[in-house]
Amino acid sequence: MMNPTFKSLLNLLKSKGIRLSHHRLKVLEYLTKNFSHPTVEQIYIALHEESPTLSKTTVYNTLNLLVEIGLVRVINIEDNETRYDITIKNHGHFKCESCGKIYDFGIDLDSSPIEELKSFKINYKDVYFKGICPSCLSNIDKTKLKTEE
Amino acid sequence: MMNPTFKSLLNLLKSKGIRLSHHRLKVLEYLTKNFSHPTVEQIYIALHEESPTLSKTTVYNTLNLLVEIGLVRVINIEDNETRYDITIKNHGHFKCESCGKIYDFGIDLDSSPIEELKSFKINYKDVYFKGICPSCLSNIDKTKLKTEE
DNA sequence: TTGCCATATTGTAATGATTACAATTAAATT
DNA sequence: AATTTAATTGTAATCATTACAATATGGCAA
Repeated sequence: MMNPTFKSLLNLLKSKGIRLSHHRLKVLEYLTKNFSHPTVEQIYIALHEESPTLSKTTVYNTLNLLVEIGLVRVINIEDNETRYDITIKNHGHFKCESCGKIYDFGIDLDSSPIEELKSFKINYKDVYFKGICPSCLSNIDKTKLKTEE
Repeated sequence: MMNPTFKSLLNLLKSKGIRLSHHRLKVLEYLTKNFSHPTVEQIYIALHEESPTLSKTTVYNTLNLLVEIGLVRVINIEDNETRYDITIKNHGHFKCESCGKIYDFGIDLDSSPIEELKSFKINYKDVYFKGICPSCLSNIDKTKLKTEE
């Protein structure tokens, strides 16, 4: 039931000389199966059930490692809520201010480079939007029809 | 020596029924004069010198208030480092991974709306880039010429 | 397969940013 | 100037994250 990208991820880890420990594989596997931009807490709770010896520190350590080698990106769209995302392709993040869910959307920031930054070395790009998602919009509209200008 | 936008900000506060207290004015004035995307700590330290009775809680309260009414935006480009920005115009943020400085750059996300999000209500947009700024680049290049792929 | 060594993991304690809250003070209106 | 309402203060609580030393484990060599 392995995600096709999972193997290639393992190879990348090996090539970097990173030990494929049980917990690391679990965290990585979780990220390849859950595109829900989970928090450390969510990952920890989910994996702790099947691997009761897993500590939260290890989740932090593993995620930090994966971010360092570029396999995982950090989503800091909101305070006190660091989220993680294994997707690599060009996309932005929309956070619903009502239900809290984070949606991916495609956006290409590379096609028209920013003139102002031509002498900057850009290693990382992200786009964050906030607002109300369609599902919450339909709920709100039916009751109040209030606009939050 | 008042910044031209300062008065209009005050009017906006009044129109919202927000009391123009001494500390609030100080924080607002600081933000209109310092476009350096300061942290709470930086604002507190700077203002505490001239207003020793200012508490850090008040800085937090004031900033949260200004964010709520839309006068200030939060920059969460990095963990543990919430920054504040009074600029309203369309722009993104570049953070130098070497010196830590945050640069503004112009970017227009409104001219080509994201098709995927047409049924979303978008209240807020931001673009975060990370990398190395020209000043740090020239320092690094002279010594190592190493590329961080 | 077994043993060894380097590294990963654990768990607790420390840190640091942010918030809660009750007492005090100040702003604005009469 | 008095009054009322809201802002401010300062301490303590909370929460996410990290530091660190002790322990356990992965992967290589024999």
